[in-house]
Amino acid sequence: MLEKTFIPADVEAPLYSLWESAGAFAADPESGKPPFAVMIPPPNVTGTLHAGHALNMTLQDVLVRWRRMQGHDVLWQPGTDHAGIATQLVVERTLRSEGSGRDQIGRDAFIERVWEWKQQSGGSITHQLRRLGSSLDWARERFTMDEGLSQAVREVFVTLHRQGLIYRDRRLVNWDPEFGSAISDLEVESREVRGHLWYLRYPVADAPGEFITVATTRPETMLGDSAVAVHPEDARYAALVGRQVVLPLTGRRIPIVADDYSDPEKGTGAVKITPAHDFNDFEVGQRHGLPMPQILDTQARIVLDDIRDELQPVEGIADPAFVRSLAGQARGAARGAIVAELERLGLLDRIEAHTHQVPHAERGGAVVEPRLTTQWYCDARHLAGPAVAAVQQGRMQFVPRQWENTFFAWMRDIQPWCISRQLWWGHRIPAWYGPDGEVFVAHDAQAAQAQAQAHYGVRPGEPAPALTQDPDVLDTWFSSALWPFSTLGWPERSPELARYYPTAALITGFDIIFFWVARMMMMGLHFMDEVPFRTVFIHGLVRDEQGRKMSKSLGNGIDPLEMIDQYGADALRFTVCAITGLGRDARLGARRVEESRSFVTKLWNAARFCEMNGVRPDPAFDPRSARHPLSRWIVAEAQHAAADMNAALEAFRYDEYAQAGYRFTWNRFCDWFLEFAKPILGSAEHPDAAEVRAAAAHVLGLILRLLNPMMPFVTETLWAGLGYGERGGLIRAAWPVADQTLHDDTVAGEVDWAIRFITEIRAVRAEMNVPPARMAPVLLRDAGPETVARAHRWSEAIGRMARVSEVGVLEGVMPKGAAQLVLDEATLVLPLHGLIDVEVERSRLGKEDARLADEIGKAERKLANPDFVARAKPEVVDEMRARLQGFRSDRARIQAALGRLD
RNA sequence: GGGCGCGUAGCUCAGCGGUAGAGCACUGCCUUGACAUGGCAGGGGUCACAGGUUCAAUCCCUGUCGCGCCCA
Repeated sequence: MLEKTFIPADVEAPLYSLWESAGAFAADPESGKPPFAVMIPPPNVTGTLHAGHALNMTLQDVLVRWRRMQGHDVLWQPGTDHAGIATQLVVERTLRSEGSGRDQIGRDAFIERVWEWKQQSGGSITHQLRRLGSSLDWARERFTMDEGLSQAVREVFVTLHRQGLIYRDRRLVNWDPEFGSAISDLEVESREVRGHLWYLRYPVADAPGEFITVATTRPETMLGDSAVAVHPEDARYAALVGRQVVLPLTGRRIPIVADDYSDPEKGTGAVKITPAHDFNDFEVGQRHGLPMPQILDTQARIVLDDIRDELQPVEGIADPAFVRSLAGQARGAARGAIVAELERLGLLDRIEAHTHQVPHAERGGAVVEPRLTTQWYCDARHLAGPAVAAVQQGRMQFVPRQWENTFFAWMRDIQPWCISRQLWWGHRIPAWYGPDGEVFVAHDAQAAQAQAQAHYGVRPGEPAPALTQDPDVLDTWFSSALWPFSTLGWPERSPELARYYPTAALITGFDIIFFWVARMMMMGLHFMDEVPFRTVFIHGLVRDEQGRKMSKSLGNGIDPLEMIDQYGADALRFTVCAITGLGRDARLGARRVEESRSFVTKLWNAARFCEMNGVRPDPAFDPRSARHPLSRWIVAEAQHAAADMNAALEAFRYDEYAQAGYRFTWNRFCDWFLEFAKPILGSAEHPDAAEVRAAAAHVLGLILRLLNPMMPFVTETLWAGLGYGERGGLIRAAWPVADQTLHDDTVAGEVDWAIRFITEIRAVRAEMNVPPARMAPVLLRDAGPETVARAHRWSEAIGRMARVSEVGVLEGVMPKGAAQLVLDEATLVLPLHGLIDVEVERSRLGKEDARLADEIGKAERKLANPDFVARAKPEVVDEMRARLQGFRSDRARIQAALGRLD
């Protein structure tokens, strides 16, 4: 017997273990089934499950469970990524709390500590994914720092280097002074900051009393200025181009150059150029061959190495002692000191309030400092070409399609990808340097050594050249980019690789189209010669109930685990599906999840009702040979639902899938079928009882299977509880294939008629305020023989569900004080003398009459339009004629009913 | 500045050439033996605005206004 209430917490964990231990999640490359692979977007190993994961993972799980039931050999690849910066920070924090630090313990010990941390507390998210019900193939779990995946990383690095697609370059990079590392331009976000515009007077060299005023948002960088730029067509400064200014404080002479970059409209039209600390200035510097002195160190403190030798005392303009005093100061403090000194010297023209965009590190939030450094770069432009072509040719498809524009736009304008990071945790760059700085890129130290010996012409017996490995590691996304094939064993030509690559689908959020999707496309096409996935489904962001982004600072985040504890995983999963339409963000709130729980409860209670009424799965039941109209009807309705739900999933319309399941279960199966069937199901000797019970069981079984991908726990529990199959076996059951031939117009028409009959009578009674306890007869007037026959066939249901004492045919005179309603050709008369107010009834019928008159008018006007009749599709014209006729006859009956009122 | 998306019932959203829908909320009635986490019924919409195309526009096109996101 099923419990009175479904308690998710009691079944979820045991069921999950059962599935897992039975191998239900395991891919089976040996099976003859068609493969269907989905790669998890690997969560950070430091991460914990948030609402975004809940959405993303649920959508994947629904997809793979559905495909699995359809008979595919599903591989849903689990794993985590090593999250370089995030993980390093976690461990560094621990070290700090121990009064230690990474520099104290050294690199090797530090890495060991990270692995220890990973062993103990890393990857807790994988356990949280289990709580959600995610049917990942855990035996194949991978980590981006695994030996196999690391080998893939080295292989890719070495190969791309050999092909000239990975190289070292000295250029400006986004530098995070807090982490002391380069970061990707994708990891930088502009934030609007209310700052100032400082107007600095630079004295023109050899022209006492003459100045050029430059406006800057960053006065402290002036120590590194190597020019002043003005627009070539700016008449104000034409005479100054080619001359020099004496850079205040340093006394250095720098040129005034003409460059389009300078905007005559902005500030004074003259800008200072600091090539080593600004991306635009860097380009100006390159164009004019300017020196690029660096004046900020890795922690954004003033450093004088590049300018110390050029410091020149100039009376009233430059004092080297002052500049030397700045060494080691943080950029903020240096700014204050420099501005004060310039003011003292009378070189500060004015200060204006100014709002501008300042680059910040997405992670950590530090103000990003552009720095001139040597880093490793990947030639993304070269790799982007095939990726763009693949999407253009439809070999990979975005759903919704419009995301391909985002993809193309970024790919068209792609910049060299800085792949080195000044961290310890990550894939160490497989490059070694000889004593003279010569670079040897190889799979390992030995191979590098061999290269070095060949290069230096070392003969056997001679001492080997001392090599030092590059201290840097690779961007975490570098290894993530290989995920679709590195997890399958590449560079080994494993059977898995052959079978599951390219994968079927990738499900992810738009925020990582650049970070991840694009890079997987590039690497996949380059190394596998084929796209990594056929379809990329892009879902929206999870927002709170008010549509705000969920954030820690707002504290408006929904904790999925809390939702699961409170309402069950099925309720959360149903909610996620219901709110996932195409191309829209999803609003998630506890209220929504609570509502979904009602649906779980409804299903549970319906199943329990079935069980109590002897509904048992009957393998002998053949829906084709069902005879009773109720059986035939619900079986056919179930086929429509199955078709709709399947089509919705094919189109990634999770919302439609959820809605169709909800509608069929609640508004068809429960509200009508079970209600109609109650007396039959409750009876031991009813002649159709066996068949209707079997039909009920058949349809309930379909419901369980159709809902299983979305609500696996409750459906599995019912599946076993009601005897459909063994515990935990629903996950392997066959997905229902809709059989539209089971539809029967006659049966559908008849049940539809009964539903309308009952609904109409209910509505009139409610409107007339007839107490439910008061039963009343219904008399048919002008009814055709088939209607009379139907009324008799359905009299029991009509009586019970519409509070009708008896259904008869009106003979003789019209009863006084009766309510009337029109249903097809018949008029239903409800003699409720004394219970209804004739005037209320008159007004009710009058309103109906007016409504019909309105509809008739509209239809007549359309049909009177010769253009409509001539140009509209014939079936539309026919339909309009039929509607008009229907309205007219309904109205005639309503008017007749009005005439009978007194 | 460029691109994408969105303005439909009080709220959240579906629909997208021919009858405007759902869930929730709201109102009234109902403790009927599956379910009050329930049942029955009801009210509520110039489909942002203005033009255009069409026999016909919430739907297609153009523009305007408002909102959001991405890129610069």
